[in-house]
Amino acid sequence: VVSTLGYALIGLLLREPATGYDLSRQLRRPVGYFWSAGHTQIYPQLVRLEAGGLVRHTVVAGAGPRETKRYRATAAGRHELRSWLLATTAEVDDREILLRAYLLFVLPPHEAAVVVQALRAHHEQALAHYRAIALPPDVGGWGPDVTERMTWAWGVTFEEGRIAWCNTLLARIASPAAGDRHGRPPTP
Amino acid sequence: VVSTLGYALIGLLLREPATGYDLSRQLRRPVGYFWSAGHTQIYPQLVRLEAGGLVRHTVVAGAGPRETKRYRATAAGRHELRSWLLATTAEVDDREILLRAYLLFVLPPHEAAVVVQALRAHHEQALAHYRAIALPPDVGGWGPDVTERMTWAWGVTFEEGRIAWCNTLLARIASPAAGDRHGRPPTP
DNA sequence: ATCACCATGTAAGCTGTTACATGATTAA
DNA sequence: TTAATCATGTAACAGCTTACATGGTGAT
Repeated sequence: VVSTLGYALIGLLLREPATGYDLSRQLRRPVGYFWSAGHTQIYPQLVRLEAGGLVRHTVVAGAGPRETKRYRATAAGRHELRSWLLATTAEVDDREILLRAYLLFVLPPHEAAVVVQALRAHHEQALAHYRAIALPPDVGGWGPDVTERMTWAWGVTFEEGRIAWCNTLLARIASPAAGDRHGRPPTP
Repeated sequence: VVSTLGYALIGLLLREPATGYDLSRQLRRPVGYFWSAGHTQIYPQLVRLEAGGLVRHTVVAGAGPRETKRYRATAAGRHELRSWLLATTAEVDDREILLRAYLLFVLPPHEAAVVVQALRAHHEQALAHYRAIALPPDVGGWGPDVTERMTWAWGVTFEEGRIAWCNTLLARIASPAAGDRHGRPPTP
């Protein structure tokens, strides 16, 4: 049984081998924007992953009172991460959704597309659910009804944004040489 | 020292007195959309809040093997919640932001506006931060760079959405009789 | 000299989830 | 009669944060 943090670590190690310290920095920035962890959580987790054969370490020269350990993910680790990404999860945390998106690169495009389509379906369902909730009409004034209505409005805005984002991602997966609509223009 | 769940409970009890069971239902729907908790967390928390004089209970007739307790927030609880909402918090969880918005009704409009302005400033700063991050150009293909770029794009979309939402909320606070732009039209 | 960065670890505490436990009333 | 809702609680565990602990190298 691997925790979400464990999958995050395997994914980062699949990008490139790293020390626990390196991972702790990445889990502050840029990964930390959606999934963060301190070194006190990472070091024991790496030990557990290694016990399960999902990562391996070699001791390298470094500056510290203890050994410097460079970790890399194993084939078993890659397989485990792939299974997790492909598993249909009914209810997932918002932060975990972003982490899964970040790690989608371990799947080939056609499998990644299936995962994103399932994600989009989930958000479309959530959006329909929010729209179906009958809120009392806004009668003006200031009170609980107003703040409740505004949090509801955020839910709608959020799900709409996620659906649009899924569509952009699907388009990017379908046409791998296409430009980037969300970032800077493609290099000519 | 009150936990975030504690403030959520005080806020709900300020809307109307409720049993722990009532609160657990509300913390699944509709509050649970952004802040959830099970009854096993709520009951001990109510005991702690009562020990701090922030809520009080009276025993009422009800169906169960134990006493049915109806809780309500005290003046001290209201004051504590007000202080929390007004406190300038550097880094707050996204879910906590929604909870704070939901509870803003305990502040008078002019104070609520100040809180939302601070929130908007926070999101504008985050958006500027994301935009300042130089991502490598999209060279096509499928790999870690693509998924990293897409999670970055989500960050931008998210912050833009939040800023727009803050503006809508501020407009609603400023003109209490205005219609609701995000929901259904105002009753004529 | 002092600070920041590299690099690892333990221990205590809080939060949150899951499982266990009890028992009445009402609807299918 | 079987399930759902009302209504409360304890205990075990997993996840995460904060504090403590160590010590070398390089920059200001």
